[in-house]
Amino acid sequence: MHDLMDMLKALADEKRMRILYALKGGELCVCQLIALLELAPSTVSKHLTILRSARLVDSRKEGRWMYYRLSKEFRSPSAGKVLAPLFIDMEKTAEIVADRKHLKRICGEGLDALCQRLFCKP
Amino acid sequence: MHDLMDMLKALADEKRMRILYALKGGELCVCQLIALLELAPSTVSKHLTILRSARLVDSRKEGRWMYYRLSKEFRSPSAGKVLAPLFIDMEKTAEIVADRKHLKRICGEGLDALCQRLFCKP
DNA sequence: AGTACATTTTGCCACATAACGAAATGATGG
DNA sequence: CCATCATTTCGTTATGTGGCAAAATGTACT
Repeated sequence: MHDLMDMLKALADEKRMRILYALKGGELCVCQLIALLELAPSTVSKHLTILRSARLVDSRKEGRWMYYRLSKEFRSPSAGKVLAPLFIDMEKTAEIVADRKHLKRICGEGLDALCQRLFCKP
Repeated sequence: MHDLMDMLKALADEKRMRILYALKGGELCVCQLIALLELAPSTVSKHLTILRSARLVDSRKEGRWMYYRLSKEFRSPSAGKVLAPLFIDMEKTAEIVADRKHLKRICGEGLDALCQRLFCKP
């Protein structure tokens, strides 16, 4: 029950649900998620830690960047069955429609350019 | 998105998930849920209010007692699809196994006897 | 080796929430 | 109409959580 509650608590936050939905389209770098959510890097990192300890996402380090993706092997075998209908509900919402558009712009930009813009170097 | 988050926040509490699972077997009176969870009446009532405003349960008043049941028409059409795999995960957990046994005893007892026992009248 | 820099950890603050007891509510039955 | 009694609402308290800034970490590139 404890593991299940960890998953449900991880899902009970709008920012984390938006992260999961964004990752549905494939893995993303932390800085891309920072740009998407428009939150402080430390805040996004904390959300990702919560999602990872709920076994909802996996991570991979490549060079300077850290990539996150939806976990294929969720802690519970039915987590995929839980997420699928949630994603369907989210599809139509204003927030997710805006996120999809926003993410398209973010992914068009290179990671170097994105990071320079994010961390405001003159 | 707001409605969806209301549902997910309602699910992100162990006591509320135990209530939902208990209601899977059919409607129950508030005092039966109080006996099951062993919490103060006001606490259980608050949980039920949260579940109802997330449209996960419906209620019905009959005489002195208030009955709650799982809502057939959830706010989101996919809520049933979300709950089903969660219930499967819960089946095996120690908490739910104990609850099932506990609930069987509670339902064996009449409502009048249960309430007398609960509210400790000499 | 040392610098740059993306990410994480830590410390802190504001706010949400679960719990209880006490008071209010509202229906039942004398 | 009054008393009873199951349930809810209110007020309070302790704990949990999301947010940021600043410091720590660790990797890559001179």
